[in-house]
Amino acid sequence: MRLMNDSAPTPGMLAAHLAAHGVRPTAQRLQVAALLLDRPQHVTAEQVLARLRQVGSRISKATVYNTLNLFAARGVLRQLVIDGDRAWFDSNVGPHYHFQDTETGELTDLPTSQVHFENLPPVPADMEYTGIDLVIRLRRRRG
Amino acid sequence: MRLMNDSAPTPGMLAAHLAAHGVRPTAQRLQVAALLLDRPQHVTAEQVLARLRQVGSRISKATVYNTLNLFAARGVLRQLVIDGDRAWFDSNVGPHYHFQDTETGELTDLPTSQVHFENLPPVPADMEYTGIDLVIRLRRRRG
DNA sequence: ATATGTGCAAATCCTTTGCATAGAA
DNA sequence: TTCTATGCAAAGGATTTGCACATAT
Repeated sequence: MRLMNDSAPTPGMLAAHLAAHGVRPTAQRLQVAALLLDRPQHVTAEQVLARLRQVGSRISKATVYNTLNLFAARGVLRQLVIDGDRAWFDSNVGPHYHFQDTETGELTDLPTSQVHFENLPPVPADMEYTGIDLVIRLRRRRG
Repeated sequence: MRLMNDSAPTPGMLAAHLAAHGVRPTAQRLQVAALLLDRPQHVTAEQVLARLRQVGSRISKATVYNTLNLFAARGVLRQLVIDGDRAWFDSNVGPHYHFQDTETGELTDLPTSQVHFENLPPVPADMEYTGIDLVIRLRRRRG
């Protein structure tokens, strides 16, 4: 399955993608998937609601939250903790890190290939990694 | 100024420390400073309120928030974004990263000396770093 | 005096929840 | 039918705010 590579995914491709993650492809879920899975992007629940309403959807705020949380739980999206204000969802679920412009809040992907960790301490024998979150915060230079 | 090294800081040391950061040492601020600056620790506003009340303080919730935010803005504390649920404040303001036990929420410091970044992409000419936040999430191995 | 800090309650913002209706298996 | 999803409004929880009173300069 290759999404986000060529042209916009077809409804059939999206439905198959959701099904592959154990998510029933309802009309609203397909709307959210179509919005987010055609390219890597970072969105908030409010943005998803606004953009779908803008293109004629009658999806509710509760369903947006339900859907984003379900997608994140099933690996269709990745939930990010960037600031304490609101949750961000990333349609790029592959391993990568983030730059954040601290003035605008804007997020940019940072490929893992551009970071190497060395000397990482060993994890205790009874523990295991569940994720590594790296956020490099930047701002426009004062001048 | 060396806090958090030997025995508990004296009120005079704490007042000087706050003053050095441009913070007027009021009674409530000294209570918060005394609680947090004697050792490196990670706390929430609710925890600060509860612990101070427990030792007889009549500090209010609003003042706890005001104080923690002021301390973070002036560099007396560092605010952490660990989960979307609540803000964490770290009395270790030196450069370091964090482990998080995803099941208990517990945070542990990870010295920067134990991590080396390589290949970090150059920052655009008109931008500058404001911080690097690294959270390595762990959980007890299923067994 | 004048500016700053504190405490209380109310307000705010994001997110979740309860429940009735609608839709799918 | 029986289970699951949706939508609305209300509830929930963390944080901020307005304002009167207290404290410091």
